[in-house]
Amino acid sequence: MTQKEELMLETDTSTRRERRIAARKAQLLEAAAHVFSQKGYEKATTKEIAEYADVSEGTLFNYFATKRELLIGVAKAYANEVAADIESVQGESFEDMLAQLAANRFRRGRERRLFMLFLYESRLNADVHQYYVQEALHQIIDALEQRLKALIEAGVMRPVDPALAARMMSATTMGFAALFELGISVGTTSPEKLGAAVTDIHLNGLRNGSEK
Amino acid sequence: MTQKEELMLETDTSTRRERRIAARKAQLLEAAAHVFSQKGYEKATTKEIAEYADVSEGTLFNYFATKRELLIGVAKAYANEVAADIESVQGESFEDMLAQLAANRFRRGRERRLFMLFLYESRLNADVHQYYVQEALHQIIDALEQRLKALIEAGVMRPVDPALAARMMSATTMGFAALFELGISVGTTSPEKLGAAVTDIHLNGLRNGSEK
Amino acid sequence: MTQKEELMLETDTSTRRERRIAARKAQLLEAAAHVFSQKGYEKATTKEIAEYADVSEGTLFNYFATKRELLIGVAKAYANEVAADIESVQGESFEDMLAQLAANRFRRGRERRLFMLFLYESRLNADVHQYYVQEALHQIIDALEQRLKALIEAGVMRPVDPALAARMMSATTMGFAALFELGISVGTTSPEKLGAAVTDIHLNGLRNGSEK
Amino acid sequence: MTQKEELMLETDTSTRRERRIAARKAQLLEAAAHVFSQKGYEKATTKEIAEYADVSEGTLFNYFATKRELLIGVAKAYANEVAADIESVQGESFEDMLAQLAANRFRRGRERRLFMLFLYESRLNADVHQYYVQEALHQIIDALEQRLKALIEAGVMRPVDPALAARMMSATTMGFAALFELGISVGTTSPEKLGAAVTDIHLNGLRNGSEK
DNA sequence: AATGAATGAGACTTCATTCAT
DNA sequence: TATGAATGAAGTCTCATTCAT
Repeated sequence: MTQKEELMLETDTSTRRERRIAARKAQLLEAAAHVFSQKGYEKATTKEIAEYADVSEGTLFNYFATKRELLIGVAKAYANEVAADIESVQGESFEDMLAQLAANRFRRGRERRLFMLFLYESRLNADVHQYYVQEALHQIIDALEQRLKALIEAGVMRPVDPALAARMMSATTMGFAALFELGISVGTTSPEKLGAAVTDIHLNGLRNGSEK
Repeated sequence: MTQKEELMLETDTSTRRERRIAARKAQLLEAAAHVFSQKGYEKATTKEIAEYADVSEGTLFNYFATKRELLIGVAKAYANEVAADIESVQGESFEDMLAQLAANRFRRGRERRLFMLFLYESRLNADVHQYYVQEALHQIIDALEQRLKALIEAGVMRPVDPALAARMMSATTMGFAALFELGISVGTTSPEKLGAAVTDIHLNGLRNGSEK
Repeated sequence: MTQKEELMLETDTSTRRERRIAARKAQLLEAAAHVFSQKGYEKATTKEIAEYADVSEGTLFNYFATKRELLIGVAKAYANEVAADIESVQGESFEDMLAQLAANRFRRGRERRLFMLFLYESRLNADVHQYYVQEALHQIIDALEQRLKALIEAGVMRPVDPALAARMMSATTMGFAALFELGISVGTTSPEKLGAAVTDIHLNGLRNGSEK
Repeated sequence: MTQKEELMLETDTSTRRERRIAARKAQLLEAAAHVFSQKGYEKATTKEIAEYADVSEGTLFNYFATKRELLIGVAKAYANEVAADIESVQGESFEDMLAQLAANRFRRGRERRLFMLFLYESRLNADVHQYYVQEALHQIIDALEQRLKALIEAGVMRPVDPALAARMMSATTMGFAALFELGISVGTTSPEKLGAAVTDIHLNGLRNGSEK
């Protein structure tokens, strides 16, 4: 065997190994997200997560040193999703951007109830705060704030405080996530229709135009 | 001592005793709310709550049979606050009603961070769900929905789904509570100004009137 | 007031006081016997005993310094009952003595289930052992043993070991107490009939006389 | 590795694991029986049982979910012993059957003082009642009753109530167990001799034959 | 690399006993 | 003397984490 072949083999093996490790981690994060979502962080047990992932508890701790690292991993994955969502709506009109971002959140919220988890744990753990608040929430808020600021300056939107309005639009979405998790239904509306309806009210208000 | 005097004494003693018990319970609920708010329900320990209330752990359990009863007590107290809030805005115009309800929530949210606590635990405990979701949240939503419905029928508001709009307005308030708890400030605005600004956007929208 | 009158008053008061104290103690022992009988010593709480006696827990501890003293008091009362029983059968024939002692035990056993309590606690507490084993059980066994020894020497009874036979007769009575407490009924027979039947077997055996 | 080898290995491992688990459970039950026997159920602590079994307290709870399950396990093991005892005397004559059953109980009673434990706890726990009363005591009583009934009908035994006589013979054995546990010795007699002596009295009575 | 039994710190809860009123 | 609230030691049980196989 030449040195080159050895190197290739090594790289090859390394890569396969890394892929296997990544797959295991993903499988465990998936299980963790599921169980955290059902029970909350504290009541979820590593035993249950391992069982759901169909591995032993020992194996779980080979991939994540602590239970908290699982939570951080779940938060990180969520932040990545959000980043992708923001990326995907960059080209849209403001109205469509709002409607799609909201629809995305609503869809994710229905799939998995993680809002309260992140809310709860962000205050207790710096890493979760980093991923959920800094790398997800603030990205959305800042993106909205900038677009809004430009539209206000252009006279398209009313001269409200763009920071406040951006936070308000995010707050509404978060509040709906909370309502979902509390089992308070908002009809059987699809995420898309709901996103559009909410955006409509944010942009045009509830008051009848004739009164303005 | 006459029979009458005995009866009075008895009643008197009873009342004093009841007052003492009520005061102790309030003191313990106050401590529980504080610690739950800081740590979350699971991470809060009865030891810590007792210490904060400056009594022994044994005393705590003389007043509340389980840790969970403390949580239920805190939720009950919150539901009572909300009921009083709703009562107090019954006579106001819709706009003032919205602004004041929101301002009240914002004020409470700043005092004590219990939103995530109730959100989290409502899914795990029927009693908390009863007090937080049924006796607080739904009261607000239903009150808003009815007022809104009437205004839509009167042509004052646009013909949107009143159920959805009522939930949306509640969601926004809840979302702000979440933002507070995450430490995402919305300026140093007072609860009243914030309530007014949010109500303004809900009613009139962001879009400039000239575009309508 | 003369010295003599003072003394009388003192004595008088003392006596009344002593009577009141004795009555209170009896009332508490009665309650303790009841609750111990239902729950066993460990599971019985001083709270429950006090409630059953219709006094406060504090009062209970004014009359008995520890929970264990209540148990000792109950054992003492039992030993006194047994001593009276033995006294009352001294003049009877051996057969009647046996039958009546057994009947007395059966009657007491039905009234109150204390056998297992004494059995259990005699091993753990020297005072209970003193009253139950030394002052009750052994008195009966010794009385039986002596009568039996005389009857054997007189040729009325077979030449068995009188110590063993006396213990056996006591054992049978105790075993029936155990069966009562386990809810294993022995028909609806009266204590007297049961005592007579057991004594008959002890004296005459099960085997048919014609076989002897 | 062939599929067959894999299967064998699996079975092999499974079996070894099951054996290890069974051994641990037996070891813990042994420790529990010892400590319960010394202290009684309530005063026995899981800490002490674990220490006696030479494992940590956590390990104990890996094998028995609650302290009470340990008690149930001990009762179950006892019921099994009794069932084996009954089985082993089926072929004997009535006299030998009685003598051997009694001797077995006496032997077990000397080894371990569990009588009062079962007596005490049978009233408080349905499972213990099931194993001790239904599956042990009643089995013995019923076996005795039937044999006795047949012998009475055959004229070998006197026409006494067989239910009462069977209970009486069981009661005597139980009473001796109680005497053992109270430290009331019955001489240094061997279990066998004691069983024979007791049976002799039960069958032939104390009264001298010449008197009949 | 995978397993899962063992660990032990720490949680909630109970209850005999004390003591101020 | 009677009361019952306060105490805190001690018990059962949970579960994240370690480690020998």
